[in-house]
Amino acid sequence: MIAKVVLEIPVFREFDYIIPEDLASAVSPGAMVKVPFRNKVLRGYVTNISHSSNRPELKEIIATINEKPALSQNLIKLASWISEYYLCPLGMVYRSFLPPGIRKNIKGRKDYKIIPSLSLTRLSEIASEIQKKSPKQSAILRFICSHSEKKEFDIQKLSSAAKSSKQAVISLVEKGFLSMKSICASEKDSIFFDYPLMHEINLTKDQETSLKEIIDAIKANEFYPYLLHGVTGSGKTEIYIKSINETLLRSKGAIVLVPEISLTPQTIDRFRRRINEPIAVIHSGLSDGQRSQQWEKISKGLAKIVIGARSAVFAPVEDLGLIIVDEEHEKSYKQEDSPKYNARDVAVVRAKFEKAVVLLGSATPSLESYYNTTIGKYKLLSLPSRIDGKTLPSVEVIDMRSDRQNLKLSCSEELAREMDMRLSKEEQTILFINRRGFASSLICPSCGETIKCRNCSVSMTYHKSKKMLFCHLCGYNSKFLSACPSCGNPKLIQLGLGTEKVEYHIKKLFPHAKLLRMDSDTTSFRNAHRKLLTDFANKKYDILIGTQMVAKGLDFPNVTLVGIIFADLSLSLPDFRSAEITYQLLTQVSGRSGRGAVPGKVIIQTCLPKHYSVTSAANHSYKDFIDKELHFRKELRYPPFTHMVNFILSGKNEANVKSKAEFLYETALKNKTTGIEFLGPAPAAIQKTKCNFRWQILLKSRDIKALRKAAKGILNNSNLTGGISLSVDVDPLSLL
DNA sequence: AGCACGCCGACT
DNA sequence: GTCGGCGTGCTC
Repeated sequence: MIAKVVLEIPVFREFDYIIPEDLASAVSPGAMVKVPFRNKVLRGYVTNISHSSNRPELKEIIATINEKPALSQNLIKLASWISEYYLCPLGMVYRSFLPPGIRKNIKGRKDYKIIPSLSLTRLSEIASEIQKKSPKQSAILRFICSHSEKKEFDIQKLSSAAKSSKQAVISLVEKGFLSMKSICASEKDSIFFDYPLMHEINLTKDQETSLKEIIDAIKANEFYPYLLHGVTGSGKTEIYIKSINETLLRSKGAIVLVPEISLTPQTIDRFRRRINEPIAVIHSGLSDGQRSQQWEKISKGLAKIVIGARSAVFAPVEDLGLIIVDEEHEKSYKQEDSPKYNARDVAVVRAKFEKAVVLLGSATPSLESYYNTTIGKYKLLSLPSRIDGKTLPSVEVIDMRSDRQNLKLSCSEELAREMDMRLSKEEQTILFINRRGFASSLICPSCGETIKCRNCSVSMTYHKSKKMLFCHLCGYNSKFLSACPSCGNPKLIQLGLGTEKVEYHIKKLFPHAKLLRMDSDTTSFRNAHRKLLTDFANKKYDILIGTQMVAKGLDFPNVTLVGIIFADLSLSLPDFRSAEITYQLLTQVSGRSGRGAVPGKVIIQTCLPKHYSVTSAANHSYKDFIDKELHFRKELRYPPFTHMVNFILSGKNEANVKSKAEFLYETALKNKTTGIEFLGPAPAAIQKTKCNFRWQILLKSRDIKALRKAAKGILNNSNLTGGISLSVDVDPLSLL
């Protein structure tokens, strides 16, 4: 018999291998196999079994990697869908399904590790191994093993055993072997473990209505897609938790996707305290080994609940009943490298295959998701007000054109006055500026030259704290220049502001205030993120100045003022989504204000005070924003009314890149299909990154199938030579 | 992707 | 005379 196998190489083809007799029973579609390829051993995935092959000489499969097929029927279907939809070779899609540690081991080596098996037998072995180091922990492991086999947990026994070894238990919980809630028989127990249990909460009417709808859907065992639009502080998480518990009641599993940035210990704790089942958590802080361990636990059915970023959408959860995508509008759900999937959209497709409920949640839903509710693809659920009778913050828009002096000081009179008031009342302020560094470019007043990166086509940002210039694209840096390198003029003008400059201005304005700056420059040391936020929560600082990382998900009850230093930064991006991005950012940052007892205030500083993304964020009116933006997208034939495929050609030789782009465009035009717009070929918005010149071709159409067909045509003709690479992005989130 | 094969420039 | 540059093409 012959197996059709896809390999982890960027080639849209299957390869045929003979199935040796002793593997006949183990090799079936979805099986992971070791195969000889050239003079190497590669990992491959069986797609089909056949009686014959067109090729006379075939090699044999060496071995299977897991005895049982590693992937369920639904995940096999999902892989094929991703390959087809995102125009990415199937083998590469399967590769991205694996946890990173395992993904790596096969590359460049003759041999590689097989997924470590974490059976109960193995757990008992581990228990023996750690006997010397931690007898208590080992005892607990044995205890768990004996009870897992019987599929029962004696809460009383487990609780008393656990008390004797607090440390051991916490570590077992953190590794996801048991749930904290299940061992905490009483509130006393939970305090002993530093895991105060949370009481069940009195839902609002809106929450009740939404939850009832979701629970009915879960009971139906059918595919139901929902968009949960809930304003900041409206209790979306509560709905998530109750939905998960409902799913568990029906002994089904759930996946919760969250943006990496909000995958904080606080978020995870909140779920751990309320869910009576082990939870597998997958985040970038885990080592490769730990990730594999989590993965294995899921596939063995030891954890039915998974919380993780993007790639957790592929978690091998069996009997999946629910997928939650929190902050569904977040662009971090889109993978930057191939396969360039959007985990939010993959979640919906997976839910369809699994006959599960998918719940997309956001305070600022993406245009795509909202549009899908208007055409009946998703059902809309709304939470229009905050819980506990709290109000949304009042928002004041300051026209920065009226007083040019203000912008130079980062801070308008109104903002300064409000900050002063907060300082005297010992309430806290968050200032948001979406750029790091001191000045975003240096320009010569005499010859007009700007200092640019030598590898990229962008200007260098001045970082005063390091007295250096940095390229924010490739990281290239050089010493600060005071004189113009091209004409020698002794003084360069500093343009634009970032977090460092705001910090500098605020320090001058309030010399006694305790300032905390948070951007990727101040959070590079280990656990920096966590430490700084904890310090701010404990009121060690009065004012937090930061980039996007302070904009989302944070919950500080003592913050009563949020200042947005310059809202125009994201509006001026040369991208059709700039209004959407701005609206989302303004709304999310504003949502950090007034989450405690004292009502909050927000000040938005802008030179475009009448722009609809500013006014609708200020009025808390999603409807105003969405109506205007949908109208604009429709007029200009942009998503969600069309689909796009973006091709980027790049290479060191600019002329080669250009001529290849032109060649591909011409051949695409020859095979022209009606209803497809071809834009370009043109230099990409960022013409050069890391010494690579970039040209782009953009395809737009209402008809996604015709569009993919045309895109495939380009790919088949691409025949890349001469150090040129081609990237294909289906449904791009950014055209830069 | 990676790795071999192949055809042209500066070296023991 | 050969070592090695990376352009081109193939892998069951």
